[in-house]
Amino acid sequence: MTSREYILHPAHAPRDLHIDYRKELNEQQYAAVTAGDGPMLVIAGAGSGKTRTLTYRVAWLVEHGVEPGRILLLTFTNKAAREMLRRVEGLLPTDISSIWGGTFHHIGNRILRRHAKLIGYANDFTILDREDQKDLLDTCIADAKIDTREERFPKGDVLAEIYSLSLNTERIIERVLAEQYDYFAHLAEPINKLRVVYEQRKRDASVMDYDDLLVKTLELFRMHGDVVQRYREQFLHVLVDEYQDTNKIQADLIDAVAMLHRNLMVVGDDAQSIYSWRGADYRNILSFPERYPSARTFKIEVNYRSVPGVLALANDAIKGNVHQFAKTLTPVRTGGAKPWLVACADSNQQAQFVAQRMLELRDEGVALNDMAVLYRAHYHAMELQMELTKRNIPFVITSGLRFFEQAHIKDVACFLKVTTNPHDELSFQRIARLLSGVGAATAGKLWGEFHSVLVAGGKLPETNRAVPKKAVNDWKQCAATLNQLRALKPPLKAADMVELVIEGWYESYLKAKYPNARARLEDLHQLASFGQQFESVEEFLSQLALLTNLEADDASLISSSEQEFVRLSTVHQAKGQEWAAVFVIGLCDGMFPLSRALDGLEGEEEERRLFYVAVTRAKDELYLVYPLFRMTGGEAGGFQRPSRFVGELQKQHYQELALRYQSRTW
DNA sequence: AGAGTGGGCCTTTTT
DNA sequence: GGCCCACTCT
Repeated sequence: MTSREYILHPAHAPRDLHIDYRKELNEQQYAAVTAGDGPMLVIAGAGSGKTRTLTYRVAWLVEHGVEPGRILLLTFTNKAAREMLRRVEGLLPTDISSIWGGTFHHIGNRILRRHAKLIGYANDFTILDREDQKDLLDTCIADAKIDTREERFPKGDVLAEIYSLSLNTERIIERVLAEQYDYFAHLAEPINKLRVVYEQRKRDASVMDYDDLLVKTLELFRMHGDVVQRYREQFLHVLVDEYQDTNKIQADLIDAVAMLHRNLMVVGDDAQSIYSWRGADYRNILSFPERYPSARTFKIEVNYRSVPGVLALANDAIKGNVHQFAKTLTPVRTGGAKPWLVACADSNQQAQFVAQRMLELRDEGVALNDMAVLYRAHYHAMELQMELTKRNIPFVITSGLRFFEQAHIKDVACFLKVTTNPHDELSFQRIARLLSGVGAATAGKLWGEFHSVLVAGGKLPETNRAVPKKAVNDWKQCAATLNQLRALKPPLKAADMVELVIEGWYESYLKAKYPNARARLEDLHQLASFGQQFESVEEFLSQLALLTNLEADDASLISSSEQEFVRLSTVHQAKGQEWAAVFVIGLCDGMFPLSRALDGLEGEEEERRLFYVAVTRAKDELYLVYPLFRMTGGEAGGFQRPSRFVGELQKQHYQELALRYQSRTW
């Protein structure tokens, strides 16, 4: 162990520790947690206590005199950040709220709020979510007078994807098109031109999209040596979670900020890298030892989660991959059964089997909450959903249902955005389009009519010739609300503003538009109370944009019932989770691996990693289920072959059950 | 210019 | 089963 920390902070001797690290960690975890300075790569296998290692490392640093404010902890999701900080808090009596912990985007946002002026942005910029970005790009396409009929031109959402990939992987558009969108390769020139237009539009409206939060931070760092130097000095220790999912720009940001002290600990599992399709590059983790030649590598391979049978199958499943750090998970647990491989006649029988087995498991004492069904794509679970409904088995689907992305939440947020950022054309137009008889064209006209008034801080007229007849009444109330908001004296309180919007015109709009207006209104009141914890409206709005994926069970906003549910989830969304009993369904070739995902050399390896993630979610029981015949799916229907990943498994690792000829007699 | 209606299609998703 | 797109009517 080096002693550099002690030289920096001589007041702290490692004597009065609150945590008995030796006792609470296993040998491998202990080595990583208590390692000294310098770059470190921690390869943490599934279920090996990765989060534990990271949280104890943070605690260890703090206990050894590192000021919390000098620690930077980067994660991919808000959930992971919150979880980790909460756990560190529980370990120590120290106040650790000054730790810089959060997602890459959060940290970028935090830095840019301070220095945006240096790169030609106001500090009160607003953040576009994916939908806003798509809308703005659609507007750009329309304004550029591109004939989208003559020739197929990518829509806003596709363009967003292309630009995003280009930025996040630091490849030029031409290369992204060639490698991933070859059918648009001939459109490189207009796509590049449009990107410039889009950039300018964002600047004019003083808005940033998600990618900007990373790109502009890096740009700031590259252009302003004094700024980056300040953060380099500040962050004595940088820790990164899920490093296998970083993309190029994130890796660059990490490198930029960790360059001075070089106390960089990256934690991840290359075998669980499943996001390459959105720019993640697992080579970041594979090449870490070369990029940081002095880096030490720690492997954590003791698995606490699964019974040996499940683990043996998992180890076998990933063997087919060439590009990986070799590792073998060793079980702590004993006993348990071998996984089952279940052949069903078709998807209906597959659904019946899963439902039936779930009921049996419940009778055996397994809680519904401790069971999950995993699949490659949501539509693979259609029959299952019907079957569960038929049998009254309660289930929840982990899906894109996101609280803050619902229309009514975003509508109300736009009122606040326009108030704090009068340049925000997009938010203004969204409000305008809520008025009956106003579509994209009229909304643009109204912006032209009113934006100078907004920017000048004047009062919006309640009547104007540009307002169509149908919208006259709506506009009157809407403008009144906006004027009221704009007349508020600082300090602005987000909660009050939200209530004001509801009281104004929005409530009547909601009631007319949605059958479930009552529930949505309830959401809005909860949004208001959520806003109370924020000091400023800007901060509140940033959180809204960045917290899109608030999980139902940790959102205080969403009323949670005590009822138990079986969980249905894609494998992607199951990452990091565990259940006593796991069913992986649709395991036939073409569905899993999904044939569409197989183009490209690396496609199959990523699908195999996905399979590995799926099987390593199981604690006690694992069922690999596949239909032999598929009715749905057009030309992909018909007789199916079992997944190649199943075929690769040694038979000794599973027991077989064939249901095909004996329907309903298991 | 908007709103309403029927046909084809469907990977995965965080910020 | 549901969403998006294109087409048609007002």
